[in-house]
Amino acid sequence: MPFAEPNTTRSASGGQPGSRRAQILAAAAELFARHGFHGVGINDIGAAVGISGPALYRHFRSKDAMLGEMLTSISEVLLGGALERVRTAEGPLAALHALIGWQVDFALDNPALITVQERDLGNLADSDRQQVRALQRQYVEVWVSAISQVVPAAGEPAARAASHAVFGLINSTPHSAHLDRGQMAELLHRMALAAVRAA
Amino acid sequence: MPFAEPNTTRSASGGQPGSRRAQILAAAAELFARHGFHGVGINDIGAAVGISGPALYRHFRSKDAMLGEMLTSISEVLLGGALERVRTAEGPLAALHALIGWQVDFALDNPALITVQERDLGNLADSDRQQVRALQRQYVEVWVSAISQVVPAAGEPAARAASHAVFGLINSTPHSAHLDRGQMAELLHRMALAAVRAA
DNA sequence: GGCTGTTGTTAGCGCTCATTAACCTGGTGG
DNA sequence: CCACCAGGTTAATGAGCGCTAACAACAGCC
Repeated sequence: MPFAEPNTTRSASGGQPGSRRAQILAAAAELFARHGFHGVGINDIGAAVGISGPALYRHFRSKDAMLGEMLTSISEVLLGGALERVRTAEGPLAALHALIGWQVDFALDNPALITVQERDLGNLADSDRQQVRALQRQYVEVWVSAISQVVPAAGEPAARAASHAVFGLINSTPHSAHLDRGQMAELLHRMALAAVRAA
Repeated sequence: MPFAEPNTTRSASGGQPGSRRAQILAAAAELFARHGFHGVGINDIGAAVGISGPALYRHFRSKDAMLGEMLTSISEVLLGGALERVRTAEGPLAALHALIGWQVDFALDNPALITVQERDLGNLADSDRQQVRALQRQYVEVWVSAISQVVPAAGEPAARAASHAVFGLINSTPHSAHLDRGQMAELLHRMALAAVRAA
């Protein structure tokens, strides 16, 4: 029996109420990213946080619910951050810069989540998938609007395609990462901006 | 019983010897792209080509073998095409243009294969994975060399990271495709070139 | 100090899946 | 014409999976 963290379960002294859930989701994200949703067993996830198998059902209704919560949470965070950055930016170009910086930071800090989001979206339960898709659509719209203001020459469909292309560029992070974080962020930022301007 | 093509099996009149294998691989690629390797059953693949379930074992040793052949084949085609284009290009800039065009065409013509390659590489049997990884490394080297000649200011590690980023940009095709093929190709080409130049 | 709710445990159920076995069929070459 | 074999069928097998059931331990509260 490998020792897990001393979890003082309740709202008492140490840990927040949902800390265990977060820990489980983080471990699951790592595993899903490496082997795919269907390639990871409930026992694998449990083992990764020091408990074994069915104990996870004390924290999540099902394996599908884990993926659902994981992906809706990402989508909400991404959209919220994007709206916030655009709101506080001064001018369209600054907004685009802020969006790129936000996506770059998120991708560099959460490579596993990025991988899972674009790999296992199709494995979501129907209602979760609808919700995630809706959030993603809104996120894309924020980008389309920002791009259209900086590069009005491109039509709206082109701006939409360009958004997806830039996501692909920035989200390539999990496949490379041979530079240190600072250099990587700067490189991706420059490339993304140049790509958008060429649209 | 839905009618499949009239297959004159042997090396006789109509079809080549391996036509059925190719047909199966194409169907499997489509399914793998949509649901992931572990999300597709042997019966699904069979049904997609009009035969049912275990008949596939007359053509492939195992389900893993299908994925293996699919991915090694892609990698070989990509590498071969890249070498050919670089060889016949006049000057470094022309070589880079040719590489970008090659990757763009391949991604637009084979979105399912692109998806499978970056999603299910981890589900390959060990020996197949080694082979595919080796081919991919060579492919990246071709790009690194081309980029380094056009943008010598970027170091080799940056050129490598830039390669992956450009792959991500171009391979974003399966997630968008709202423009027609010609416009999409041109847009991706422009964006990719601009991104590389900014590296 | 016993009660209770939270968070674990292990055993087992039912289902799906890849793979194999055993059998069928129709075109082709001798 | 007949034997063969490539290519197809359905049934069975064995492993692995998600999930539930039944039970244990331990914290905090009255």
